[in-house]
Amino acid sequence: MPSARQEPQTARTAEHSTLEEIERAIMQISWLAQRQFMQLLDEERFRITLPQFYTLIHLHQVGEECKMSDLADATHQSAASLTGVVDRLAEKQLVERTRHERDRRQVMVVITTRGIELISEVRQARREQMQMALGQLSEQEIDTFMQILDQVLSGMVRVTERGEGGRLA
Amino acid sequence: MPSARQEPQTARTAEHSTLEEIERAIMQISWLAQRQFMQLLDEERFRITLPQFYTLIHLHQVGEECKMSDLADATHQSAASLTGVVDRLAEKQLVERTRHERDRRQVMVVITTRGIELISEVRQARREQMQMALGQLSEQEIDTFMQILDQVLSGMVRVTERGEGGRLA
DNA sequence: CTTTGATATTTAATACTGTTGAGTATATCA
DNA sequence: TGATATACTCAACAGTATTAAATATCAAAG
Repeated sequence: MPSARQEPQTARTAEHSTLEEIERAIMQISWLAQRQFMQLLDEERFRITLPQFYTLIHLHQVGEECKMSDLADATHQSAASLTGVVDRLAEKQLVERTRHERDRRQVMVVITTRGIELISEVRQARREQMQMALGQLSEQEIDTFMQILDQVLSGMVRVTERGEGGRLA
Repeated sequence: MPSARQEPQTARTAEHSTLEEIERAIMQISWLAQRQFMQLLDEERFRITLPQFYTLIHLHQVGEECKMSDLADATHQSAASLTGVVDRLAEKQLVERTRHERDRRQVMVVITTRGIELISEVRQARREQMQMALGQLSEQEIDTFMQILDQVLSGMVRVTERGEGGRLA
């Protein structure tokens, strides 16, 4: 029993249910998005899994070689899981493994040209789906949505960081 | 090379990048939400997995007994996967299996009282995280967010339905 | 009433990912 | 040198996704 049983009385009585609705909506969207994406990535032209793709994306964003442990943190996977994920990415020649020169314990990973190509192919395929999903929104709404998403995202990152601190410290 | 190389010229030039940003944001939020939720559900007091919980939620929403195949469709799992998921839910006595009386091929599933209790415990635990993630938003923004989420959700459902039609027809 | 075909679900085999705990290699510090 | 910490991998196990095949039941035709 770690938490506040009594909510702050800050005029949030009616909003309460909205908050739960949002929770539900986010859960459903996350679930659906993952399922759709999973199936897309499973097509013969890609044959990659979600953790693999997400890992690849991060390597692409970083742009340079990345330590295994940093990569695990950033993608929220355990080091043990990541070993297998990177194994399979390396088999498909989408990433390359090297050793850090000074500290030879560290394994560094970089995305290959082929990996970059795959990302852009996936993004292109995904774009159609997204246009269909967002087609009903006006430009105004899309902008608003984006801004709110950013705030939610940073809020969620805060939660994760707090949670990890509490769990792993 | 299956798709439209040339986007429609409908004044969507500047918005294009925003659409990709939204795609990225949704992907990240989905990923994070799933990870967070996964870890929450893995605590000793719950010891349940995401597909199990999502299945349970649907049974709760439906409120009455539900055919396996309908449940599989609604939760976007294959019938084969669902068999295992329901096996484990039944072991934990969170659901019960019965046979349809008239058509004895059909297996019906219902959520138990214990299952309902578990859902409300999870929701309570989850609420804290959500409040933290959404804490920065004003009530106005929360309402707007909710409305947009609804539209996005229905858009995504459309995509899924089209996709399934194309794949399974 | 039984054969045939469709439907509903389960099973089996395989791959991937998640968890935990132990193992290996390398670095660092005394 | 030896003890300890760090970075990663490995091994064992559970859960889920996929596919194809197996089982059980129904429904309809002869």
